[in-house]
Amino acid sequence: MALEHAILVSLLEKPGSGYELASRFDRSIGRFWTATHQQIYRVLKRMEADGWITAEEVAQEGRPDKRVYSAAAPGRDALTAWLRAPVEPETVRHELAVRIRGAAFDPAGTAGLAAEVERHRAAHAALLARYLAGERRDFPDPDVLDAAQALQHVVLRGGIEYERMTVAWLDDVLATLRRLG
Amino acid sequence: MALEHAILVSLLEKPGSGYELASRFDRSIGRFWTATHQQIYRVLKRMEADGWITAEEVAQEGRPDKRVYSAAAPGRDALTAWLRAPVEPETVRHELAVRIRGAAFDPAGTAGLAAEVERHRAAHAALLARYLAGERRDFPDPDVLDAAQALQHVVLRGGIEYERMTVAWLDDVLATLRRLG
DNA sequence: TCCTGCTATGCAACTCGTTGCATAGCAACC
DNA sequence: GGTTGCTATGCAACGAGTTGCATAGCAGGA
Repeated sequence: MALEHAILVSLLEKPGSGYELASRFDRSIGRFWTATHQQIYRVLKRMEADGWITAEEVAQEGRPDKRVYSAAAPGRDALTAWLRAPVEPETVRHELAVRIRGAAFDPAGTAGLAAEVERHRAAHAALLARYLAGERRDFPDPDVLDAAQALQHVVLRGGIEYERMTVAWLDDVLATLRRLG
Repeated sequence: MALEHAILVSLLEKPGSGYELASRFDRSIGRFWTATHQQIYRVLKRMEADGWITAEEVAQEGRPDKRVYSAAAPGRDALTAWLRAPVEPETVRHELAVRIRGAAFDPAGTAGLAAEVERHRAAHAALLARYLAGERRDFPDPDVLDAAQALQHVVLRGGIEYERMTVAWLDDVLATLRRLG
């Protein structure tokens, strides 16, 4: 139920079309919330019908026209109300953990699982490197940030620490698998 | 798409009824995969129809009868196939991160958000304490574990490190909010 | 020239997950 | 005696999320 609110935050940071929002969700916002373009277009329609956002048709040359959305007052109010309501507990779903515990029932597949874990480790290490590069680029001087930037930075630091921890844990998993195999 | 497989892992570790599975999902398995009893009952039916698991009616005294499920050969095969297939990338959804970034657009609500973050911090610290207690109880001597136990332990260590990291990050968030407010 | 890929939006069908409700007997507490 | 809570299973309805497909023009490479 938070996709609407993630979109509102993104549109308040900067107006954009459905397509642009989808690519933002593949980048920065995707760090903590994923969405496909189909979901985004559907929700944008509902939000426009509810008066949360307004759309403006923008003609373009050499590429299709687009509809640029901006957050409207009712949307801002809805976001504020949501921000102030208590948060539901998060549901964690870690598929790799299911697989690791399942490996006990497929000893012959341990080597394959280790290769999988290694692939994940590489992906998380690459993401960590991207986050760190983004941090150097966007926050070169962390002491002179305005409120919005300081909050973006602390969320990014969360992503960095998550990836760091995950890489270390996957190393632990690999060592454990090696001891068993 | 992994609820079936999480259930298979759990039934291979120990047969059980839908109700028992639901409480396991509230405990150990819930660390990395959540499910409600309605979901579990529905999936159990489908799995039984597909021949992945078998059921046995068990009469009880002083409480309702139950259906105890066990993993069958086709289910084990399905699990093995799933374990050996490549893993899809995980989708992360961190609602609190959306809220933190949204706080830039509701300065008056910063104090309320800080209280929320503090509540989350307490919940994660409590979970960390529970994990550590469980580790001391279930793995007092980590050097003499069989394969299944070693894998359960490394998954638990992942949970512990995740909670540790989260508590530290929430402290960082609180410090950032205090600097702004 | 054909194929791939990017911008840009959308429908239809399906599966997954959540919420509310229902039944039913027993035990414990106030 | 009434309320709450636990074991045990389930239906129905809804909302969220995924997958496959479709359109359409332009740019760039093999």
